[in-house]
Amino acid sequence: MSEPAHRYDARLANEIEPRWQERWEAEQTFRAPNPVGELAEPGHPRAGAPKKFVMDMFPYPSGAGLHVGHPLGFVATDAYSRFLRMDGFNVLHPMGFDAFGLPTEQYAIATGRQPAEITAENVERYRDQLKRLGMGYDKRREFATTDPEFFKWTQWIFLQVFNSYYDSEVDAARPIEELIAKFESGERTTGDGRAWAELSPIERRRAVDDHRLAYVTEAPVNWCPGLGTVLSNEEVTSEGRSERGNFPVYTRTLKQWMMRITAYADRLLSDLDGLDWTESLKSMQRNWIGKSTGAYADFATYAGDVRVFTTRPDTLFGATYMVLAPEHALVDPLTAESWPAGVPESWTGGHASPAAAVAAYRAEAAAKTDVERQADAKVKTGVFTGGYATNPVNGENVPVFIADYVLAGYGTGAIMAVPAHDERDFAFATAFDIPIRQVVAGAEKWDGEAAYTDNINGVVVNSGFLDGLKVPEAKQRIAAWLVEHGRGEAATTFRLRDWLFSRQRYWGEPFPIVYDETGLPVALPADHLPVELPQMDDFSPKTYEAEDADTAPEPPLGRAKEWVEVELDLGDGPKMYTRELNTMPNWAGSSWYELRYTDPTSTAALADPANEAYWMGPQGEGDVGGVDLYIGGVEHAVLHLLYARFWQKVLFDLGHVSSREPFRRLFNQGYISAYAYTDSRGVYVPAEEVTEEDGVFYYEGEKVDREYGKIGKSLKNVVTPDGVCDEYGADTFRVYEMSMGPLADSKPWDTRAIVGSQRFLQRLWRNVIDEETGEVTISEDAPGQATLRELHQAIAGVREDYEHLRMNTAIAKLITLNNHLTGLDSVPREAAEAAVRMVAPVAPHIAEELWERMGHTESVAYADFPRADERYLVADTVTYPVQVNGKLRGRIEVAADAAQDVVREAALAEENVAVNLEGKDVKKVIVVPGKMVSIVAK
RNA sequence: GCGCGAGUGGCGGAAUGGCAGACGCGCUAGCUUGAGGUGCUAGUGUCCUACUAAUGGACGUGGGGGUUCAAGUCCCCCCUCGCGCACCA
Repeated sequence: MSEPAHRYDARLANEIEPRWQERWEAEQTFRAPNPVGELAEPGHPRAGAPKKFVMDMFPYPSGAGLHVGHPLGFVATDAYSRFLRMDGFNVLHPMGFDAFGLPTEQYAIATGRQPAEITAENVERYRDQLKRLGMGYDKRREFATTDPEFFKWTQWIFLQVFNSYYDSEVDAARPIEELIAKFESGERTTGDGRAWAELSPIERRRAVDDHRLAYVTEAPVNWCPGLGTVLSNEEVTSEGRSERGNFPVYTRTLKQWMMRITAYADRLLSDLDGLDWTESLKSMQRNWIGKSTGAYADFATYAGDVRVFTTRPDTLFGATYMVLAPEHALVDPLTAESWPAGVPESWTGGHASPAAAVAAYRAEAAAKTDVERQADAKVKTGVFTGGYATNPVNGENVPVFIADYVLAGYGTGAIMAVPAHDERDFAFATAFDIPIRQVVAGAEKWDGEAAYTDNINGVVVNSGFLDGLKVPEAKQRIAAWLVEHGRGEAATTFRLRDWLFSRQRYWGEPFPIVYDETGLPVALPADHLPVELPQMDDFSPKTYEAEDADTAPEPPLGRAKEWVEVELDLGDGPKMYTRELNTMPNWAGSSWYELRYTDPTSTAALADPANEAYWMGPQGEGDVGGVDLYIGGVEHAVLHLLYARFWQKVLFDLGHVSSREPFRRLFNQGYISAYAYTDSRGVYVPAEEVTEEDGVFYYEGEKVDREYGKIGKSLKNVVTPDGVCDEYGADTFRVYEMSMGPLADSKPWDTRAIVGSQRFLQRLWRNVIDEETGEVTISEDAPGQATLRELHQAIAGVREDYEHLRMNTAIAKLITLNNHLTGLDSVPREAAEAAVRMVAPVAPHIAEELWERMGHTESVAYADFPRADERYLVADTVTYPVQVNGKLRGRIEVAADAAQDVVREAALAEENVAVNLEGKDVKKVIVVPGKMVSIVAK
């Protein structure tokens, strides 16, 4: 049988939705006015209003398009933005595309097409998908990181970084000219102590280049032959593989571009305190930065001083041996010619000479992968070098070992070992029969079974002048002693390394750098930007067997000879230069894109300062500033967020932006997963075609097993938003995703459950429109008391829920209200209009349609969000539950303003309560006004 | 191992220390329909008592203890799961 002609179903939704999408686009409904410039609009209804900047982590448009998991955060920010706009804010809600990068390049190579072409197609596809979901973006602000007008500024920022240095005296980045001036005036000495005037021009450039925030250096880097490029530390997993592609990564010493993010380690750490981020996210950043405070101490050897870093300088008297990383520079000079007399067998590893033992151990350590090294972490290995060092504090000679539990890349690559008070040293000393000497005591006598590591309440013993001090005081004392005797100093170290910034790939931003005849880098002037990629037929990087560590990167741009060799006039007449062959990493564009949204058409600056300050500036004293709400996946907890914070701080120091932090408030949305099904062979079958019967699942009549996992092609469980829109409409999709549960939680997609959201919208529609005739059926009568109470309770709750991003409970309250309205003979206009306005953030198309049919000509997007009237929030009568000894025994209904005595008497008089009080003495009656009555009786 | 987070019906999930399970899915019954589906109405934590009735009773938020008139919520101990870090000196 046919449905009523005007029922809200998929057909009608798909008629309504595109119509409103076109109108929003034609009228630019969601344009947000800027204070100044091209996007200023003094007559706009929100011009000059308080602002909110709400954005998502922009997507990387892949060829596969969006699945239903992707838009979860997008829908949430969109609903939140629409709510704020209706509540009177000027809301900046933009979207863009992160489009440079490996996946597109790899796909281009595989298909023999140009990355630019593929990027354009993918962006187009994403744009359409997002439009179909009814996103209220300010389309004038949309961009892709691959647009020349955008990456021109990415390159410009690179130049800012290149043309500055970190002045530790003011703890900020300063223009490189200031450093040069200090060299010239002699206020600062150059590296080797010679006067500036004595240096040759090339030496001067080298001296300056050493201090730049972007610099070229020869250093151990992560080389990934399988990808044909080097990677940053952040892009390598703890298993030592590439985050993208999961290829092995090897350490090789290569000449690469780095960014001096370590100069900002302390500020990146301390500014976390001012951010409204989750604790887990902050702790991931803290972990990555990895600050430790302690001291350096120098141990004298016949091969020179060995400097160690320790967080427990108070235990210096307990150091009974030293360990160097196998790669440490002093290992060779320290290695003795022959074993000293009486060396235990375990120390020599069975080798005839220290040199043989060291060589064998090094080979063994080098052959181990990181995974093996971790798996072996509990078993300590190492060998004695035959050498000794002198403990600076007591003159004792201690043996020097090499062991792979000491890492070359952290601290100084050498440690003093205090087995009594460090678990690792304890394990090593136990395995190698090294003396263990207690120098810190607790309240109870130490049993010597495990290291005693209390570093707060412990008291120092067996340590000469430190005896009797508590650990914190002892640390200070020993640091002072080390300085006084020239044997060390207090120190802070970080785990964070500088950011490896160059990639040997094609599809990325070219560096705005050329090299002159000296081979030293020269920055291009800003008016040479953007530097665009050359058109290349073969742009594939040279990749290797994934396991082939003895290979070296070869940037594909090196083959674009005509582009590489270029004649330029950079101020001293036309000269030949060669361009930098590397490109920037994927993270470059996303490290500053939020700034560009504030003023996307600006040509004079990355954003006009007035616009940047309006949208992102600090809101009052002590505020770090930044985007008001940023939503995205937790997988960017370190990489993207660390880099973006770093660039923001550089730009802040140089006066280009007004806030210290890019994202004041950040929220990680959960993931949507879906069920997947495997047949008897363990092969995935299309999830859509699986049927269920009594908890058993079938595909083509065969029983299949259910599992739960990420949505993706490989599990054959992809559900696309387009498909859901076809079958239910975008509003239903949005309502369903928002009602699934708290935004931060991960949850399972359940296609069957979508009908609940559809039914809700259908009833809302039916409360306003006659399904048979299509006529508006609302009445002009004033709502009754009961309806007013329901309505205003809903308003109060929904408003608060939206404010706190609790879309799921907001929708539940809207459903409750709607179900109440469904029970009325006809729905009063006042209630219908309020309901429609409250639904508008989550289901904007149906809201616009109903709003218009109820007689409004202006978009509901700028209608006032309802405010609750307090009068209707207080009821005339209140139902009190009555407890006797903690158990619910009855209910009483009394006037809302009844005195406590009255409530008390009514409670005691209640029939079932009285039954339960028989034979007992009432000891106490507690009346919680408006809540409940609790009777204690014996 | 360390750190963070979470355990509530068949399922997703609600509950400023104050009526546990809002809202939705599913399920059951009825109405609509030629049937199915859609739509609508009612019911739905588990168990007990029974001629009948509910405005009756017992139990119930991973487990054990505690604070309180009152605990999913606060405190202590334990278990399970997820995430992050992991020889960082």
